[in-house]
Amino acid sequence: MQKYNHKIEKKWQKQWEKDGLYKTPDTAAKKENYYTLVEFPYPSGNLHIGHWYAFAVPDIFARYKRMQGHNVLFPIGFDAFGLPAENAAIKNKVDPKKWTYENISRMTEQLKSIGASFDWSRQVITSDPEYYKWTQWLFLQLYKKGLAYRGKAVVNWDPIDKTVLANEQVLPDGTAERSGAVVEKKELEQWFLKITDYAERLLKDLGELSWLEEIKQSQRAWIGKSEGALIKFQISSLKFQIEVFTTRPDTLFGATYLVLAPEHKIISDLRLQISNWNEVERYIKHALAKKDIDRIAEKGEKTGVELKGIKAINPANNEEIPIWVADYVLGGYGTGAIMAVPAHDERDFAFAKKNKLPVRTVVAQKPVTHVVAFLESKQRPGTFLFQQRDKGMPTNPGGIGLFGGAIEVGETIFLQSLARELEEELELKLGEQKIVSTCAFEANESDRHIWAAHIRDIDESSLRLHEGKAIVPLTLEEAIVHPRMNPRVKDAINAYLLGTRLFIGEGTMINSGKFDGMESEEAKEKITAFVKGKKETTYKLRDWLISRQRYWGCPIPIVYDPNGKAYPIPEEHLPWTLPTDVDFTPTGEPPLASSKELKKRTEKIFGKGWRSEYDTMDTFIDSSWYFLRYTDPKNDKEPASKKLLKQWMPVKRYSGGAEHTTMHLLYSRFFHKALFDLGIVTEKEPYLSRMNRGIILGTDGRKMSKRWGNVIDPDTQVKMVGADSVRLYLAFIGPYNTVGHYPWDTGGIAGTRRFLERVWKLQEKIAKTENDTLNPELETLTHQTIKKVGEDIENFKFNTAVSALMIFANALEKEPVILKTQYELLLCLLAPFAPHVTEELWKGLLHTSSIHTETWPPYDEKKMEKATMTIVVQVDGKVRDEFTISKETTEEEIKKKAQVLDKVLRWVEGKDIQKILYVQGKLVSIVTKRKHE
RNA sequence: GCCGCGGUGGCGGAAUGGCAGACGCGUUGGACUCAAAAUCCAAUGAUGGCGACAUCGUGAGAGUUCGAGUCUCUCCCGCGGCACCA
Repeated sequence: MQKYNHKIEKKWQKQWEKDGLYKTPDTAAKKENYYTLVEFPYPSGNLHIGHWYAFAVPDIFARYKRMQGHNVLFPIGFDAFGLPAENAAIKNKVDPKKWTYENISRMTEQLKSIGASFDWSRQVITSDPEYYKWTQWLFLQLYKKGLAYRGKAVVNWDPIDKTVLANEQVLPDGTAERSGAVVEKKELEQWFLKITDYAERLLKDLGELSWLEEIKQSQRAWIGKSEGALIKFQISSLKFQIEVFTTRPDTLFGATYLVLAPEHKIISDLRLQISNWNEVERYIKHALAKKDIDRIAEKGEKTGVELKGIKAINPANNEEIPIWVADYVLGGYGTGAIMAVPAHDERDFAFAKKNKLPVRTVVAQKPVTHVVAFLESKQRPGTFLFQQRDKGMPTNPGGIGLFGGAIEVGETIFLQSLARELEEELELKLGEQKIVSTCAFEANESDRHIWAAHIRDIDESSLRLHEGKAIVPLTLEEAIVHPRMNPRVKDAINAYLLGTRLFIGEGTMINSGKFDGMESEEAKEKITAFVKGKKETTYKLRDWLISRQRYWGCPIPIVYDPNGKAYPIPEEHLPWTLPTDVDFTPTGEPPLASSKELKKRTEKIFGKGWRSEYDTMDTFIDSSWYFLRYTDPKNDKEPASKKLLKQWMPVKRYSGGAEHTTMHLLYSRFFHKALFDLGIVTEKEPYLSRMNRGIILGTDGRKMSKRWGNVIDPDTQVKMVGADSVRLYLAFIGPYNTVGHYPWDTGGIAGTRRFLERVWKLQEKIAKTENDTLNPELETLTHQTIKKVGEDIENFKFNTAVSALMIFANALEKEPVILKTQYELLLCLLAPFAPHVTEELWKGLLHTSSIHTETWPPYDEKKMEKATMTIVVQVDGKVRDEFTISKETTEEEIKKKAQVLDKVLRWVEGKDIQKILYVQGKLVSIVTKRKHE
């Protein structure tokens, strides 16, 4: 037998390509179509190990689905437009197109070495005119539907390079990456897509998707729906009104001041009435000059200035309240003005505290009152017990500790009197026991364990221990200065003592006139109506700015007449090609403006004085529909035919990086929904399920980077151990369905190589004669393995699938002889992971067809089970022994048997058995009566 | 500051509330060898014990439970995201 040599991989890759093994037909007889997608790569130049992780591991899933009898679409392409090509063009004076397509051809070669089952004939490259023609066409459909519009937007402007910068090109200190200039803001007229029109549907339809909850959560947060009310505040003695948006109209009676964003237009209108105008103007100037960076740096420091000389009137109680301007209120959200309710909003609270503004509580928390009494122990004088009352605290079975009974108190009850009540009650119940001290505090329900938690390791002089519990007599005043007291309890006590505090939740209305006693949820609507406010829903989501002042992107198919009016370019002129005669030297104009060809072309078609749009599209548009094109990549009549879309869409499983959780996924969902409304696609949602993968780190546990010199080059690895070993290693490194960070381990990859060598050697053990006897234990394991490997692949838990294969192979190794069918089964299960070596071995067994056309072996649930079961015996929760017994044994017999085991007898001796629990087929738990104390 | 995720041996990780550490790496010992590599066999959470065995052990502290890595609460630490979103 020859030794395993991974040089066979090239041979099989060529053979598969020759046979068209992975060509995906639009339909296949008796096979259901199944579409699984991986985010397509940007052609950065070199395939790195992250690409392998992204493509080779989902390939296992695609191959598995194929063996299960599906007609699997597992396509690949390139997201080829983008900034790096343009940067290379500026830096090295190369043509972005040349740079991009050379990278594509190099990466294609490298991608083929993965041994992935891509159908290359369906490849999609977004910078091909055949592709971007349809990107433009789709844009025009959205435009005609009124979903694209022109508006003003601010960009990062580099005054030295005279160019627009991406956020990525702006360093954290606010200077430009390349030129070092201080980045400025510049307002430009740009194109937007109305994603906000779809906010509600994007939110609602998440419910139907089987995505991980955390991914859905991120999308929800990004959409950021909030329901509230618009309420108008009159400015006293003037005709002006300030409208605010609030999600808590129920707290209106607690609004003790208004805050305007520095951008708010009304401020300059009120200039003459503001007595400290100079100060205000200075503040606004300073605030508006602030960059995002400064705002982040000023974490928690909330600055602001009062507008002196004017007051607003709270429409709920007609109180005059001050008006402030502060940059913690944003101009671009809501109405740019808020009513500040410091008692019920964290930011308002912090601001009010700093500026000594009044705080008025209008929503009362349903308090849980803790009342603690300290008693001297009867049995052991000198030690203390504490009695505590609060909600839901059960009676302590261990004696005198805690006793239960919920006390719900309204905000008017005096805690001290409650404490006295408890004292009296305790005296009745406990007779002679002396109460040493009592204290009470309010806290919310979740604080109820703090008391017990915080007192464990206090200075011994201040406590005594009793039955493992420590007791600290504290008055409220002592409690708030106690070093070990939980800060939240401290706050609660503090707030109680001061009579003011912050409370964010829902509760009962107080200090709110006729609304007192109402639930805050109900009061939201009632108070809004009372002050004639308007119910309003807002979203954080903003419209999608798609204009880019760059060259290497899809041209926006728009022309302007001599008056600057915009017109869509008629379909027959698509693709509206990217000109090649452009100057990349920054001039302050977008690169396309420098093209003579584009100018000529535009004027020839539309007339003198007409000009083309010079901006190109955000590449997120290219990637918002590429998956549709895979279904029908050669179509020159439409983006993709509805027939083929119907056959393939929606994508059943989409895997990609966590960095695309919000933007890409949300944008493409929006795009797809808009196309659905236009009747271009057939499904409401593009992706049924989504998995985010983790990241491969360097051997030192840091992110791979040239800077650290810890970059693992996949080509070198493949040369050393072969693609199969690399694939298997990446599958084995950790679960693929969570965002983990996995350091590369050179020993680990040697391990997977070793495993494949052992599988290779196993062929020597195949029985030469037709001898059908099989170790029965091996049969059980066989069926377990088939089940386990299949289910794990289905759930993207490739690591445990590999582990199961190793266990199976280890078991085969222990046998002196194995059946050919056994070995073939192992090869089939391993085939999706290591396609080359399994094919070599399969063909070595004289099969004529490829192993990759085999069907996934079935398993028999009955054959998975053993005839016996192992029962673990616990005594008081600790495992003491185990025994193996026939499956037929009754519960009665098992319990009996468990009690007479030697080791069990040893632990039960001298104790009374209180009860015996039996968990079917697993364990017996014997609970003894605890010694009475 | 807010939101999300996580914390298990020397390392990557495994574990429907039921024997914590599967599988792999590493390490140690042994076999083979003149020797080394490769390969094979064995051991490998910590502590105590010659040993059978015992105790402790999943970031910390509490709670629920016959039983908690897993469920609840508080705290600490790490990672990721962010638009101070009213």
